Amino acid sequence: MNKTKTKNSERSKSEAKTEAILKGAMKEFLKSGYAATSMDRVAKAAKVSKATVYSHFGDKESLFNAVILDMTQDKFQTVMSLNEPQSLSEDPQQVLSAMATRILDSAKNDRNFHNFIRIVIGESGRFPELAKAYVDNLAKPAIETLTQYFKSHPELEIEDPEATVRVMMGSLIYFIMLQEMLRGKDSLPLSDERLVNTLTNMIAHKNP
Amino acid sequence: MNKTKTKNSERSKSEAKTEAILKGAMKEFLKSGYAATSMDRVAKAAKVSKATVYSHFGDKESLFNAVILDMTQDKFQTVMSLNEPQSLSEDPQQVLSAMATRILDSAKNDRNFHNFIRIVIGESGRFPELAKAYVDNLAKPAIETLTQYFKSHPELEIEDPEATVRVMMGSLIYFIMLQEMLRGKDSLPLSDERLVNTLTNMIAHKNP
DNA sequence: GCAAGACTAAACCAAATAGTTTAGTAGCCT
DNA sequence: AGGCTACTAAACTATTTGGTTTAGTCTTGC
Repeated sequence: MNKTKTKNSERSKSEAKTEAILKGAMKEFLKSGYAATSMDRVAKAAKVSKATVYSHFGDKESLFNAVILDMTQDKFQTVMSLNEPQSLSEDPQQVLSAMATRILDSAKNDRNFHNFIRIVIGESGRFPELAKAYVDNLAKPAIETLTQYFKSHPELEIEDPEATVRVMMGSLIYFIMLQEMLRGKDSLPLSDERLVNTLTNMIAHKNP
Repeated sequence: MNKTKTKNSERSKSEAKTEAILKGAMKEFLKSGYAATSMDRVAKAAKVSKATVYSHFGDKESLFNAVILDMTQDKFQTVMSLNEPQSLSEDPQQVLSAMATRILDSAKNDRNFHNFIRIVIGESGRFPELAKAYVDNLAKPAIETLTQYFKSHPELEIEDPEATVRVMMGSLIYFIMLQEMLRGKDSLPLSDERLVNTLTNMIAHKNP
């Protein structure tokens, strides 16, 4: 009587194909952006026929939406694990500093992440729902987690945790944008350490 | 004997046309990005024949480069005037706060500026020289001017002015990106005042 | 008045595009 | 065996694209 069991996948289409299409499309969209990516190249990258692409996702725009949604869910894991304060130290300033350094290190050389940010920002005007996915599924949980940490550590004496989190995240993300994505590190050099030290000193009210 | 005087423009082509093409192309590129903008639409927006577009700028890519360069020079004025501390007060914290508020206010509703940032980030992977134009002609002068201000006000007791500027600019710019460009203000509300107050308190070492 | 140069509208071209259709293969369930 | 579904490669359509060419107009300097 049990009908939901056709050997592996739960229902129709193949699901392995769906995944292959998503990954192939992801690669192409990340490389070239929405408009400059052709469905023929997506099919080729996914090693699937073009007709299959269209049978799984109705049109280019739907596929693009699905890809972005998939990516934000992918990144969610990474981002949240980075935000979880996991330092051994009890000194909150060291915890902060370690957290910031960890975020910076992991994002600095992640070309994939850079292209993801590029596409989210670059297409956010034409695809507002994509921007919303980024905000709701990535930025918001990250901000809230960090806010929670600040709130649960009153010894940091942070007056406005929400705003402080914005300052911290903004500093780090814009730093990565400027240094790495826009290749500003050549003409505007600044070491990670100086940024992290300055930032953590500011948050922890440590005057010079 | 004087040859450089043919009534208005200094030499060939028309210069008025060049300007019209630049402005028309700017409008279209800002609206649709590089790949999704067609040269026919550019010509139409500039009220000029397509052949003229191609005679003034050799191809699409050259036109795009010229447009971006023109825009960064345009924005330079705005950005620099915003960064010039011009408050009447002597209290450096009030100067800072006024400067941050001014930057926020002017950037918040400037759709044109949002689209400019969108295109710079979105196309920075495929057009690295465009990213360089932004960094060298906009980000760098802005950062250096603000750094100079911090350095010339030792009463602020800023240990690392360069890094502090990065924190300040990063906070403000990412705030605008998140709230306005990605429309995060709906699901992640936070008032300008709280960000500015928190930021200036942090910079001026004002503990709660 | 005439040659040169900037310009225009329109036709043109070859390539690429989103999306569809066709004809056929392979597995799976009853 | 027969029917259903997922799939494939390839041809196809209609449109758009970057870029060029053509034929002709207008202005300017000499």
